[in-house]
Amino acid sequence: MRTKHPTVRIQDVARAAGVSVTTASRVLNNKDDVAPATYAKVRRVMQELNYTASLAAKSMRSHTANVIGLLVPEVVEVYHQEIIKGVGEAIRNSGYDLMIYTPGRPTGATWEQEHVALLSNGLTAGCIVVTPSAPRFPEGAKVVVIDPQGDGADVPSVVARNRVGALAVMEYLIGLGHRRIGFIGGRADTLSAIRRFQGYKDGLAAAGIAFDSALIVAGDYSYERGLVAAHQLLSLPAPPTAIFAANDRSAMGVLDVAQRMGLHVPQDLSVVGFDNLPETAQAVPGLTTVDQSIREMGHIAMDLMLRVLRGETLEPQLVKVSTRLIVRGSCQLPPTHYRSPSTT
Amino acid sequence: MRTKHPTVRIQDVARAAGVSVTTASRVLNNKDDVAPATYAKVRRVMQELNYTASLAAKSMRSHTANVIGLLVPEVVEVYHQEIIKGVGEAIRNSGYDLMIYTPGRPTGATWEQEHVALLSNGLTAGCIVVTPSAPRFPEGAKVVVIDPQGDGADVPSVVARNRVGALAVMEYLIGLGHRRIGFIGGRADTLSAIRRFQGYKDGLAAAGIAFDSALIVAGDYSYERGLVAAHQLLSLPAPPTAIFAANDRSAMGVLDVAQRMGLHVPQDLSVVGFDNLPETAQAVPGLTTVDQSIREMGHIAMDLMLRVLRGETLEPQLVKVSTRLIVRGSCQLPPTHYRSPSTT
DNA sequence: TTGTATGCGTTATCAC
DNA sequence: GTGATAACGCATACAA
Repeated sequence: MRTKHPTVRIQDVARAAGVSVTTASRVLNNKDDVAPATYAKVRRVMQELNYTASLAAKSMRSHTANVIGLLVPEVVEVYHQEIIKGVGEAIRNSGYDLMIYTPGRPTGATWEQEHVALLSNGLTAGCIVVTPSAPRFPEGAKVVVIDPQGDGADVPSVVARNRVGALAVMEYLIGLGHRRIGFIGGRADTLSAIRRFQGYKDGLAAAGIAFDSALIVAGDYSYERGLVAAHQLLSLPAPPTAIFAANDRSAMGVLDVAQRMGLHVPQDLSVVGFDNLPETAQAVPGLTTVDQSIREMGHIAMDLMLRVLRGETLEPQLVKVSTRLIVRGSCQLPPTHYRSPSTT
Repeated sequence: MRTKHPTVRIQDVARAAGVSVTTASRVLNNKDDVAPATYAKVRRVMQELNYTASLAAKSMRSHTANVIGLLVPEVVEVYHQEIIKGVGEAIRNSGYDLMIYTPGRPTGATWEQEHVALLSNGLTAGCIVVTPSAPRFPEGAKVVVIDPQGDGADVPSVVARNRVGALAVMEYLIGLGHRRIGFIGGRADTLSAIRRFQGYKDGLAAAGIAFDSALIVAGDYSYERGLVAAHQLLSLPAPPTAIFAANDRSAMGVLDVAQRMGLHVPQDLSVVGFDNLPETAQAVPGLTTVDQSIREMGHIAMDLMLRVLRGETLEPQLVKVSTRLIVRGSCQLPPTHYRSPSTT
């Protein structure tokens, strides 16, 4: 045993089996034109030496891997966990392995480079990317994007019907009688946040309610930002009777702030979120929100990827997953003293 | 632009910038001995060409990657999701990226080869493996194992105090007055299943209750197997007054079977699980179970890995995470007519 | 400070 | 059916 190399290479296998590296490689890849006796011997040696091919070297040479890459900015957030579940379910028996990559750094500028690195070489057959910072990809790249940044993606993408979902929220709140509806935005660079805000505005417009910028607070999809934003909204001279947060996590912040300020939900304040995270069902009161079947988005992304890999050309570049309003206990008619005089 | 190569290599960058590949490489890795002007120029070219280094080639050459591999047999099971969360939390700001690898195939014999492949080359600095089929690893391999198979691991491992947890369950049930306690086993090849069963037996022995093999049913940690096993136990001439399932998923099966058979839990039957999955808290009645802080196991595994990478030699090869009994509503005194005469 | 040459482990090409 | 050899994209000792 050469003490020089810690890892056993195909070269070692070849030497031990008394064949050439070429033959060893043939056995490794189950090529057909190899003598049964030779095949058996090489296989046995591989077992004995506990040999395993280097994925790096392998995929560097032959640019075809049977691995699908999934690039997520982070892995503990429920949203990303659900996507992982969805892709993980969909990948079963597809013949591909799954490789989830996530940066340890707080998603700096390097992140966008790292992810392309994974796919630009042959490490993965294709990549599913969640919220990329770089909307543009190399020409022939096999990429599918979930919730892309900006509007137009030049690659197949899957998004939720964010605007439609937000519109449903607005119709619901306005139907209850709310006129002053606060909005806490999401991460400004994501398409989802833009579309949800659009739904908010469209909902107001459809009901003939004037847009009031005082009721809009920027956010970033975080619980912490939700706290700050809620406090700001509820401290207004004429506070909103309802708050629509662009995602559930922010909405949870609103619930907590309301409680701290002595406001009862839904009697004093109606709250709506977006995402339908599992914990929103357990909250008291249950949070009214919008379900966007995040897991299904993972499924669809995987499906798109498989079709891309088969060489199909996909006409609909943007697949939209339906959303639906989930009504729970966090909304009610607005308190009478807040009703606008015009509505009597 | 050469149409020959689809991916842009460092060579292209070098040529476009009018430098050698060496210099380009130096810029890429932020070496200090490069002229500011050259550095800037190369950087700019990299931007323009949208260049990203090939992770495969990079890590094949220099055998040091800043990536930690996490190998899981599957990714949608809550148990694995929790581990992912734990490792994902722990890896933050550690300077390492996380790469989760999971096979698409139903975890055949290839699986054990694939995973070693990831770490034997330089793709990852080290690997955390969950439930490996091969307990032995190459000599200098940087490996940490979670819930290893068999008993002894020759690498740092983290396991839950399965036996102690199971023992607590038995003491609790026996304390309530149960004498005939059914047991549904886990996957026989996992250490966790073996230890939980040991806890069951030790619990009986400590109370001086004879072991009755009729009350033992083999399982595999699945919900479906839980259904079958529960049905088998409850159809006995003298059915158990309590069933202790080796994991929550099996226990959920028990709850469902009991309901179908018209048995009320906990009035007619007491049920205990193991794992403390989130859904057990929502079940009605809430499932009494054992919490083993799966997420914490991920934390600890990551911690061990970092120490291994620093070159530390770890004395305790087997780190045990404490477990604790979570009492909910699924247990009660046994029905009087089932009580053994000897206890009056 | 920059360039040249060589090797990492594997597969593809072309001979035998 | 099998073997020698040249790549794949990058990093590093060494020379300039």
